[in-house]
Amino acid sequence: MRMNSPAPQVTGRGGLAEDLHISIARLSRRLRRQGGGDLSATQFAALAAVDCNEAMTPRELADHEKVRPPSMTRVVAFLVDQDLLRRAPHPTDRRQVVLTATDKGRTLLTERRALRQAWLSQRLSELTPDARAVLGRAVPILERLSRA
Amino acid sequence: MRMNSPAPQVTGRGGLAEDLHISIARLSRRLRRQGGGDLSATQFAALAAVDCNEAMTPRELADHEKVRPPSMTRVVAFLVDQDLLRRAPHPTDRRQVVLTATDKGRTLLTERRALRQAWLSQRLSELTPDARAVLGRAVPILERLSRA
DNA sequence: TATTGTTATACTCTATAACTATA
DNA sequence: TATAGTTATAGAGTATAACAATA
Repeated sequence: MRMNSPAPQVTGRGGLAEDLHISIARLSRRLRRQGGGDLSATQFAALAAVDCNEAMTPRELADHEKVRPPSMTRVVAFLVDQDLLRRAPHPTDRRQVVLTATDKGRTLLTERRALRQAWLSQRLSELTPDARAVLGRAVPILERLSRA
Repeated sequence: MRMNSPAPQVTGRGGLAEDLHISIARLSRRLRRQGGGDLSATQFAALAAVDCNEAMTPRELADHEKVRPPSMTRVVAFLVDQDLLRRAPHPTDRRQVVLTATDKGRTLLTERRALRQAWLSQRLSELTPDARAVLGRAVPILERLSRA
């Protein structure tokens, strides 16, 4: 245990992969704890993805958000139940379902963006412009890692 | 739905906070799916933190990894049960417990580091040196955000 | 046969509340 | 009173397996 010593650090012993892995996991837990709004992280991300892409199928959403189809079924079911997403038949493939955001969904997305990100936005504003720039450059790299 | 169009992007509509939040959550899910070894993300991080700091109490571990004390109790109980961590009485405060890594814990940590990070290490090696440098600079910033 | 989506079910992780022991 | 740690319990999120419908 540390007695009056500085905050413990995990990083520095592992390589970049371990440091990044642990940092991502910990920040993810921290963000989850913060909560924000009435949508979970995956629910919010799914709604945002559908809105951003105009329309997506459940399978595309599952692949995009890195969850399995049955998990996304639950997320979508919730969003449809809340009248935030709408189901429509696929124009050419009757197995598929086309999801679009409802007006209510788009409105909620707009309203909750600030609220949901309040904690993180505040923390980011306390960083130096240089640090924010680093994170801005890191985001697309993180996206690419998720996609791999 | 996208028909033969490029991969959908979430980023670009929200600000840095939203983009970062969603990217972190998604990569966290992706990393969890990858698995790697027989320790969960929190179990591995806890063991690494104790090893790195020589000794920590459960409360310090909980604060450090951003989980509540009862959650860390379970993590620690598992690690002690697996003979990876050892409990010892605190020298001056009999309420507290001092955790140290066992030889088995340190050995496992060394052995599993490469295995556990194999997927991410491979992905990182496919990035440009510049991209890796960005992530290297981002890690301590992410740590700082977690700590806030 | 392969794929989309769903249902049924179970597991993992984390949380809150309440308790004990110690400070 | 306050804090460290635990126990009991519950919730959220995600997974696998099996199924129906369609390609």
